[in-house]
Amino acid sequence: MALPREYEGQACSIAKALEIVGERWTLLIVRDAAYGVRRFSDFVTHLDIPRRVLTERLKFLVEQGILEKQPAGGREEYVLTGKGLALFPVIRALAAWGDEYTSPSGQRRIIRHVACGTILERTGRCPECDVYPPVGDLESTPGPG
Amino acid sequence: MALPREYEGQACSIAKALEIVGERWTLLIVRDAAYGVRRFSDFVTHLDIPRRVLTERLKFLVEQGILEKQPAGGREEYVLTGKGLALFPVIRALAAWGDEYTSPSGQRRIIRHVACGTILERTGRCPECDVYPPVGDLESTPGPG
DNA sequence: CCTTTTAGTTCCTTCAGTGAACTGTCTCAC
DNA sequence: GTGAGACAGTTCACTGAAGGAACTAAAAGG
Repeated sequence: MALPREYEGQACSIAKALEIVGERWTLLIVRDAAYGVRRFSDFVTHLDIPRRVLTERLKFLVEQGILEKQPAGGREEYVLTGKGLALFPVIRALAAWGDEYTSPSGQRRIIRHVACGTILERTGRCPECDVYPPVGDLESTPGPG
Repeated sequence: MALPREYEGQACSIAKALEIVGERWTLLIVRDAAYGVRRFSDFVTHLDIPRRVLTERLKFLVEQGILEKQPAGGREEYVLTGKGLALFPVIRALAAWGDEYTSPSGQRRIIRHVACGTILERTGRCPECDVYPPVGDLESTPGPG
């Protein structure tokens, strides 16, 4: 990348979003963070990502306000901010598409609305409550795929 | 990439989806295709993408069944398949996030449901008709951002 | 203290992206 | 027909990012 991370630089929110989360590994780091991974070494083992790349990505995500470094019992941990949590619909849309078109046996993970226990639609809506629950109200379990 | 396009290779639909559409430029090509761009040279000028990379991506997307090469008045054109159109929620989610967090002045593009003229929610729902209209029923105009 | 874990660095190699120039093919006016 | 452009790629030399393994510094824990 001669112009790192820049696609067109101008008036497109999709391009702008991709400049920030479009790099290799980035969305997988956010996904792991959304599922509770917080420490450097855990990201390394879960993702099997080169440590050098992880260092870069974490640094960048912190700079962008998607992750936050929080002191946690001595060592620091990486925690998603609101801006980071707001990426969950993107991840859910990718998962839905991946389920639909790359998995031979249906959804790989089932996401429930904790409040009512109902399985969400692929769009993220809870058909029982007719709302789009925030990430904190969701529970994810392995599906048939 | 020693193992090209492979993240973990296993049981994660997000990783699987990203193996296919997670590479640089790919989602922007799909976005352009969704907005009607069909010819090689048009992608080049719209995206300012290196021709070599565009060739690779188009070839890969056709292999994956996301784009289709269609003869159109002599020359061939690249058209989204159903699998490709199904990526629109991903693009919409990215755009929504980009609008929210990278644009100083609100939504950059406004998407309407052609049938009723109503502006869609950021989730893609038409509040008037209470449906998630397919891409073909949408109309996109520049917003304030 | 001394050992182990954790969080990064450093180094080297390989591969992918970039940009410009080049080639072959199709189209259309004349 | 045929010559001028447009169009769709290909080729090439260069740069920068990713990958993998070994190394280092600091903190945790006994």
